[in-house]
Amino acid sequence: MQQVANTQTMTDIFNDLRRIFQALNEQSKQAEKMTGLTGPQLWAIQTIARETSIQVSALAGKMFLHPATVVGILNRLEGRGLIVRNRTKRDRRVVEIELTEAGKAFVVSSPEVPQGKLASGLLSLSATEMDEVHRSLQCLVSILDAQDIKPAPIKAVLPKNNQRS
Amino acid sequence: MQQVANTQTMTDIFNDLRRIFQALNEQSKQAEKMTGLTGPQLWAIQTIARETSIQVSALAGKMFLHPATVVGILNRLEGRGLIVRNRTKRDRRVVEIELTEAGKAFVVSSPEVPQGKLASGLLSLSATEMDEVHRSLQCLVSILDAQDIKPAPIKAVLPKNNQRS
DNA sequence: TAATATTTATTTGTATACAAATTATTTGTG
DNA sequence: CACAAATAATTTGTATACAAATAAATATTA
Repeated sequence: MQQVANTQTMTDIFNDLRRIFQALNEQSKQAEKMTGLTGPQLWAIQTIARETSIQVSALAGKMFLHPATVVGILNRLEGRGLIVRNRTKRDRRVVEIELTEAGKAFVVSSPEVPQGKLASGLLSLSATEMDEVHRSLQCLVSILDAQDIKPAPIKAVLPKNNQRS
Repeated sequence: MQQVANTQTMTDIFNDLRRIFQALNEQSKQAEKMTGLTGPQLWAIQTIARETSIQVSALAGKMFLHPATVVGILNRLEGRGLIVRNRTKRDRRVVEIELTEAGKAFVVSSPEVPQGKLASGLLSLSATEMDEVHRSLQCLVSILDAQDIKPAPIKAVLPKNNQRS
């Protein structure tokens, strides 16, 4: 009984997370319509803005993203003239990223970027409710940060991909 | 003061959500290593398995995904011979999706798919803790489901994309 | 010093994910 | 019946996101 109840709640939790994920994705699209930049792009220039200068791997770290992902985002921001890349003389492997004047102006003109529905919804909660949400998410984060469990590989029989006609 | 505290908690919440999404994404990769299918692909065949037969738009609905996204996932599953598509005679616009024998065997051979770290972590929580998590996520979902707020467009000045060299 | 290993960023390839446009079909209206 | 509107799936184009391979530079070790 207990087991069944827990399993059901767990399924609900998975679905909740999916819904939240979809919704945040939508917000990114909405942000794009309003500002011309996607959520991750805005997040990136705001993170850069707080540092005056930062290297790619450090930026990836602050954004919890893979460097390869950040490179793509930087390409688009550079294409729009909002950032510049400079290889340092000290160590020619590292690339320092800086905002251009246009980039700085952009950050100022969309201050903190209204994160949309979620932000305003959260701010309307009482401090108690907000803390409960925070605590619950922290709980999930700590579960996910926990040591790898490495369940035994199941590896069902699976035909190779034949391509579609 | 209150405002500052709330804003800080809100930032924390955003970061928590990002961490959770990254971690779930990783789990999808891990699931792929174990079963040969990605998280969304597993999710899809399991959803199909519960219905014996389902059309594309209905599947998209159940998965909270855009039909275009589901088409891509179905192409890959079809390429592996796990599903088949059939246009119905009744209405030749609709496509019915079914599992092949291989697909059914696959679903059975990885029953419910161990969702990994998050699942086992959640199951180790007390019922009370788990309910708190559930309630909090529901709170976020209902915020995000709420009527569109449509904040005034900010539309900062933004140069066109010049392409990268 | 020469060979090896490591580090930093980028490229390549694959898989989501969505909007907008398209195709084929069906339904509704004049 | 014919033409318009609506519907279902797909295609096209763009943007994440990551792993694995690569390139270039630096550090380490023999």
